[in-house]
Amino acid sequence: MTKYWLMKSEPGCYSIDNLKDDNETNWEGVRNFQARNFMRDEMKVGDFGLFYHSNAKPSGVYGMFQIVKTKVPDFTALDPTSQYYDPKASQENPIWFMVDVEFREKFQIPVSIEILKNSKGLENLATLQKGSRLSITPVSKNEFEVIINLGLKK
DNA sequence: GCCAACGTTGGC
DNA sequence: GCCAACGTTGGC
Repeated sequence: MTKYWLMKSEPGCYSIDNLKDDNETNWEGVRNFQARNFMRDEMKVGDFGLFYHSNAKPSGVYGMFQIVKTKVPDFTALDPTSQYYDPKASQENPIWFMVDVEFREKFQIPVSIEILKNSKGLENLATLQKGSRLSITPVSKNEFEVIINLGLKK
């Protein structure tokens, strides 16, 4: 059963253009247990992800990717020079996991948070709910299709 | 840069 | 195991 996800990144940190250039990347640096659990326990190869830029102008969905590898230990947690270093992590117990994602689409015009808020069918989108800060959230198939249609609209 | 909302930490 | 203090996120 294919699932759908919305995954946030600050474009100054890693953007849709970086992914387009790299084609494939590790989604490293997630240090929130709920988000980790989604990646570790629920994501499957072939799932679709919406690439959301936060703290952006404008914030919103900028493109789409697919999950190509799951349950990858996040090596940045073991690297003392990394901003994502976690002294509690070890080879035996990595604590943090990531997935590998592969570029699919960059939207000509981003689907901004403004558009998301005003689109029928997205009233319950997790990332629009008050106080929602989670960097990885599930998206329903219908929500995914609404956003893709907005993004790929000519 | 502000600040509301949330997650995490650590003393007890 | 409670909860106050602190740190972070992210829209505005």
